[in-house]
Amino acid sequence: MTMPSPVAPEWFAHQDTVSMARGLLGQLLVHSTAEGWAAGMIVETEAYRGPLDQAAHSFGNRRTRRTEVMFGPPGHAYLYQIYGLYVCFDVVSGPVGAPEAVLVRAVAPVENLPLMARRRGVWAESDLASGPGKLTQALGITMAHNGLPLWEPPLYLAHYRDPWPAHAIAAGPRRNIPYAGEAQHYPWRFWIRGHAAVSRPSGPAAER
DNA sequence: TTGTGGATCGCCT
DNA sequence: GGCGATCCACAAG
Repeated sequence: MTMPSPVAPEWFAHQDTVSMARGLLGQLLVHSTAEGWAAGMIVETEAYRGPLDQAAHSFGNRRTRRTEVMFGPPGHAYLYQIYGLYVCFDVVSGPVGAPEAVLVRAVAPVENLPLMARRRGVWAESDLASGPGKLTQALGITMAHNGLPLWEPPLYLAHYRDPWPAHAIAAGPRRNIPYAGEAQHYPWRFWIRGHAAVSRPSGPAAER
């Protein structure tokens, strides 16, 4: 497989955050480094809607060094570190001034599985990138990528397959946001129904 | 300047 | 299912 072409910059601008969260399912996330290029198909996302969303880092338009890129134009990478150990990857959405983003929670390995396995230190395909901290590690994405545009190398999105039929996409509450009040119940987590690469937290009734 | 806690993961029982 | 790792961003003062 040769490296796929990136999406056009306009793709990010013509949809709201929830639409983008759905639209990212089935797209390829590609990262090229000196070690080679690797890619995964996005199978799970979560929408975070800034000002009105208590779960979002930018809730109430909170503008800090960390949230700054979310206030900029859509289609850029928002990266943050969590628990001092892991990095999470978001796609900035919404127009300039609207601090919204989509968290990519899981990808299915598509290209260069050996490289992904080496970075992760595990070899089971279903464990390579089935979580937000796992996929950044598998693809070699770091805090240094914060703010980069996602329509050109080294880190970009590419169309991979046609949009999924509605019945193939499931929606439900987002993971691990107990502090978010009412917002913890909003059905803004989306995933490809039954896909093996969707994250599997240990909680009860972990729906996949 | 300091204290607090997190959009997670993997190992332990 | 429970818990520790590990550190940066944030807010308080």
